[in-house]
Amino acid sequence: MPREACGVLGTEDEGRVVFLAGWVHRIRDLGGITFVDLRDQSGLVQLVFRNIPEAHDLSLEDVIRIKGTVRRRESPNPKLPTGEIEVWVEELEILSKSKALPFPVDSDEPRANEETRLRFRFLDLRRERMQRNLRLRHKICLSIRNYLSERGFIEVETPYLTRSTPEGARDFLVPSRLEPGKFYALPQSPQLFKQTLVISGIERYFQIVRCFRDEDLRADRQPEFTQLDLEMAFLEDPDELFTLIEGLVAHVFREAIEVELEVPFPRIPYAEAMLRYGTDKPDLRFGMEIVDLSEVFRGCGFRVFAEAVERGEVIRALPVPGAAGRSRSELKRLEDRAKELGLGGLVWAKYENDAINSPIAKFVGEELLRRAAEEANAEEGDLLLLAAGPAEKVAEALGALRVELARELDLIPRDSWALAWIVDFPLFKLDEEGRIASEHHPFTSPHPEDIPYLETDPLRVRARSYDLVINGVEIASGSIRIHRRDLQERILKLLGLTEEEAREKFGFLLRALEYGAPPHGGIAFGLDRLVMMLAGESSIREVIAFPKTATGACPLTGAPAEVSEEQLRELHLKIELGDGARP
RNA sequence: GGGGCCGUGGUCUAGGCUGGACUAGGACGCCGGAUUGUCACUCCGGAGAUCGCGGGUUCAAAUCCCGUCGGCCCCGCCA
Repeated sequence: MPREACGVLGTEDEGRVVFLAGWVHRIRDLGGITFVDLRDQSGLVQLVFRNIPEAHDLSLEDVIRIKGTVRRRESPNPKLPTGEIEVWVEELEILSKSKALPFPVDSDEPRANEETRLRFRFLDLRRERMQRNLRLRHKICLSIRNYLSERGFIEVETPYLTRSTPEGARDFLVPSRLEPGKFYALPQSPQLFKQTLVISGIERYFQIVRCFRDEDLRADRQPEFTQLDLEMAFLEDPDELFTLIEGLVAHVFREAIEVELEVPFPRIPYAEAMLRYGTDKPDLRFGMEIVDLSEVFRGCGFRVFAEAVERGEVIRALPVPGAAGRSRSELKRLEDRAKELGLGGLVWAKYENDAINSPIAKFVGEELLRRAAEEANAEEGDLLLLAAGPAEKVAEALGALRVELARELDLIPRDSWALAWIVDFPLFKLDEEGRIASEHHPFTSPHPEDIPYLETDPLRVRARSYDLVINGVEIASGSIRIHRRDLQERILKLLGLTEEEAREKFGFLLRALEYGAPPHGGIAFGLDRLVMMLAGESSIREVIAFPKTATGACPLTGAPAEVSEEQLRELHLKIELGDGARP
């Protein structure tokens, strides 16, 4: 007789003889009668043992198989889906014993530190919450595949052993045995391959694909992570993609967590996001919008502000609702935090009891502060935080304060979703050495109107790129690509690559662009982050079956590990440990 | 590369600031016993840690100092 799922048994099965198998989830041994909650993938059911002495020998997490009869319960358990019934066991077979557990697996909250959980990941994953997360991940992937497949997209795999490309993150390298001294690199993303596929006539490509970046880890960053990668031919207007992706995301939210999203999502130009929220990934679940008050304070009696405006710097204000009652020491703490964030200082103004209280009131007058409040939409009972300095620095610092204070004041509504497109990113930025670098990547198409400024004023050139932001988290990023070789070469030259370098690194793409490349564009989602958010988790490690620790190690397998001399010899490698490096 | 928090029986944790009755306490788990309607079963008894590791200060270190290893969070980094 085949075994059946235990978690779906109900009163309709009353009287049936069933064969069940699974793990011993809980044991309640009352002497003459023993209750065991049996767990399999489908859920739990209560087993009843009478006159079966072996039942007293069961341990948590033993794997057993039973034959029994479904009976209606004398006292049902409303907490269990199968709580109306129980199974009276007639035959018990212990398939596999379990040692005493390092931590309980019947708890939703992890009862061990993360390293222990990862070392015993096979047990940690038995916990219902982790099973739920992995199931949710599967559901999301399935709904993505169904949605895209129905719209003519096909999933194509691209190589993991590929060539190293300049720029971007550090590559993971794989030594070549057949070509001594040469290396493959694991892809940071399938960017060039997907563009090549579209040029190859795969007009609608997608892939749920692993990507590798050898950078330091974070709660939302792993060295290997998964992208939903997507590319379409004849995409010239980002709006076409936005509509498709809005449909996709709404579909995923509906299928995975039964949430109806409003479409279309707002579209916010990068410059506006930086001004109003101090970041290119604004959390729109709450207000507290930053306002530029440079003109209000131009020539005012507070010299620090007046001089900053003269220098071309900015004065900006962050309204903090209901925070006028803050104590001096709390305000001091805010100022210290502002300095940590790179500001010279922080000026506050309290709007309380129809009066204005601020250390700069005597310099600028109440009238000016009243105007500031009006512009910043600060009301009775609010606090206004004012900062002066270079636009970028002020934006970034106030943006950080905005999020921190909103959290602190509990202004972020729970179970709410705020999605938005950020558009019109600059094409270039300056790197640490002051050189021109891509903001997105070198294959991003410049905004057609701005192409004339490529050489003359590159930092002013807007890109046809876009990010999708959910609740203040960057969840997807993409662009319309360059599909003409001359423009692509121009951009690579601007980035400081010689023609020779360009041909060596990106030759295959440049060549492909010469043989009838359609206009195209696409987007890539951080799938782990998306699943994390939908699962309500705060680390992507909770939605990855076998993640790595902050040092890139895997406590389960012990990776990374040393290899044998023989392996090194075959790969023509010699290990030389420099200062500070340990074997 | 830098900053912060943490490391105590199998697991989670109290104690640490202010060193001495800490002979390191509790909970869960484990072992033995009792228990025929429990569902986080209950009750009785028991075993189990030289406090991550190394060094230092001190009459005395889980506690203070230095180093080191490991974990977590953040900055840098992540086209």
